[in-house]
Amino acid sequence: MGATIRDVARAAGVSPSTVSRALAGSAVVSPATTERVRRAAAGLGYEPNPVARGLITGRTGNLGMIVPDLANPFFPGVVKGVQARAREAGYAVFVADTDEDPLLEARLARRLARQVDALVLCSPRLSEEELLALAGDVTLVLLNRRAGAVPAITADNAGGTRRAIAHLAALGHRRVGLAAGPATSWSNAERAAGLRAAAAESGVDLAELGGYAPTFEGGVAAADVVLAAGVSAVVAYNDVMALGLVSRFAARGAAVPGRISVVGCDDIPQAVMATPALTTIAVPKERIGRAGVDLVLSLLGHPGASGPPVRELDTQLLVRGSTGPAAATERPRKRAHQ
Amino acid sequence: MGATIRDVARAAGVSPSTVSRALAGSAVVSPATTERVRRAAAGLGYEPNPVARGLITGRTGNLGMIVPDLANPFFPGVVKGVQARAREAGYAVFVADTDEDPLLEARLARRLARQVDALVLCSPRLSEEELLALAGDVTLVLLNRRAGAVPAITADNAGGTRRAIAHLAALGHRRVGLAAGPATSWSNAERAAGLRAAAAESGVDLAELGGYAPTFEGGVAAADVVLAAGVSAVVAYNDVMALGLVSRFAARGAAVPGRISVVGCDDIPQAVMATPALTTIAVPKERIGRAGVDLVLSLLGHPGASGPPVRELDTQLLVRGSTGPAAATERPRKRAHQ
DNA sequence: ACCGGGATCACAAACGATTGCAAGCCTGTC
DNA sequence: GACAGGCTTGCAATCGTTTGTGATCCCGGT
Repeated sequence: MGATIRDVARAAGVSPSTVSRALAGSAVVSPATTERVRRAAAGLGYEPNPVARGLITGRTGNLGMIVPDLANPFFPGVVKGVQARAREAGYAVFVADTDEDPLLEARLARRLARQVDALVLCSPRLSEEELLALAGDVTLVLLNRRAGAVPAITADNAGGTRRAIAHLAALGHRRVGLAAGPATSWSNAERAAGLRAAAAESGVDLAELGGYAPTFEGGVAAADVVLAAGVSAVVAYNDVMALGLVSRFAARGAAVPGRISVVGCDDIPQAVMATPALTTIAVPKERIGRAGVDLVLSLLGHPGASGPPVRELDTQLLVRGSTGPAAATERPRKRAHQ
Repeated sequence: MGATIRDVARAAGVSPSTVSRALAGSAVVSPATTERVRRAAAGLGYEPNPVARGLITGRTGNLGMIVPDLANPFFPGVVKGVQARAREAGYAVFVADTDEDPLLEARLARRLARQVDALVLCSPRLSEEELLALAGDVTLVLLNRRAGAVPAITADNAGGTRRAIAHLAALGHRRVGLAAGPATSWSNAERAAGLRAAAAESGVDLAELGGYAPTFEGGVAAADVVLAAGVSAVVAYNDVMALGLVSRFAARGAAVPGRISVVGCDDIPQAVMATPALTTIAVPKERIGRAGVDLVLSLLGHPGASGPPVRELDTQLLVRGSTGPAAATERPRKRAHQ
């Protein structure tokens, strides 16, 4: 189909090697020849075949990215950050979705590994051992996950949850629930731990409920359990679940934030669109993506790109309409343990 | 890093070509040798390098998919359909997002073209000429778009809009607005045309407003213009815009559906989560994706896969809470033209 | 004993690019 | 006028795999 380097060479009256050098901008080829080659290449619409080039150079110029679920609005945010930064650096990004399936994640990772220069795994559901094994075979960067010494970008979940608890405590909440996400999620464990620590510090009673699917339906499913747990506020594993909680609360006639306050996590676009707007622990999605690519670049030995192998980005508590003062009549009915 | 075919050949005491044939299951190599090669390959953890193989066979075993905006909840639905069907057929899918930029779309398409066996373009923003040119260079399937004889899967926009208008007319609406999407969008043109035709048939007055960005903000921006257009109902280019409309209507004190009815398009997950739940023209997102891959497979000459080069899938009107009877006091104030 | 022929396998040429090395030309200086 | 040396350019090997073609071996038939 497309023109090959030989066609260009013939058209320009030079050898293929000269074409290669001219197009690569090598200084050893004369300006006149370079121009002639450029013109010939443009005339034929020639573009170097990336797979042929990749075969000899060992680099493909593209990055692989794997996410658990593109339908979860959190991930497109990260993807966009990755794509934007990668584009700036001349890399193309191949995204794959695993439907939250660890097995599929492993297969996709191995499949992608040979076709990309590096792999960016966002919130991987894989076990730590598998992650470490994978890191041995391919340049790997983790997003929202730590595993041994594998380069990673994470968000300050501990700080975020601490601020959320402080916010709720200041509003008079003495007992708050946690609608936890999937057990295989590292972020979930992090957030739960942060919440536990912060609650203990602030003298707040924490009821851990879960783990639910990190979806709207998961939030809906959690809502009734939350209402029965005798809490005046609930922190959801993520915004999508929080939205599910709010929806079910409305159906049950439990006013938000009158009867119960809701705090989400991530700050997805829908959080501010909802009514009431969702108070949430904002995670810098795009920045995580960009930082991940920066890390990849430094790992790949790019000039001008370097930094620590693991970075933690700040989170932010965005106080919006879904949190308010604890109802005066509210008092714990029973203690829930897990 | 990984073992090459030569390593396996040496280990098995045969030539590389025999290894290739043995692993491919060719009948010309003896069962004994095949077994020996198999064992050697397994021992070395050998896996054929896909890029080297791709160089000579011309097939890579992966599909490229390009979407305008992954953050628009419509697209992940289609992506999931594509990935699911592709996976069944043994193909991997590389997804790229163009941020609604036609220029970027063209560049990404050309970049991907050489690394995949076929390209699936979802709602491409490219001009028809560029699309046709691209179709000449690579196996191409269009989703939500027609361009000449390029194989394509679309939804029955005309039928959907007709049902929407019939629904609104039955509710007593005599004048409805259209909050149009981007002018570069083929679906937008299709839906506008369908709406025009259906409105004319039903004796409904149509006010075409637009084109807005197909985003929540676009819907918000359209809302005030819609309210000023003297309509009792509005059909939005898509659900995301419809959500923006509803949000701004609420802020302006215009009750939905009391003062104004809203119809969306696509049936994204958020449509049913919103309050009121969104009446919408449901587009079968996953099915479009799957059908697109089926088309690719038949184009690639896969056995057992074939069908017409263009297919139109059914749409469905989902009546939910955002549409209701026209207010009795409502009457046109002025006619808007475009 | 010789030969035809099927069954196996090895050799080598691709695929399209990059890159070390050698060869060519030109110019300047002795 | 010859030679040294710098600047350009071409040759050929290479990346890891597939695949057409030819070589080898062995067996049975005549």
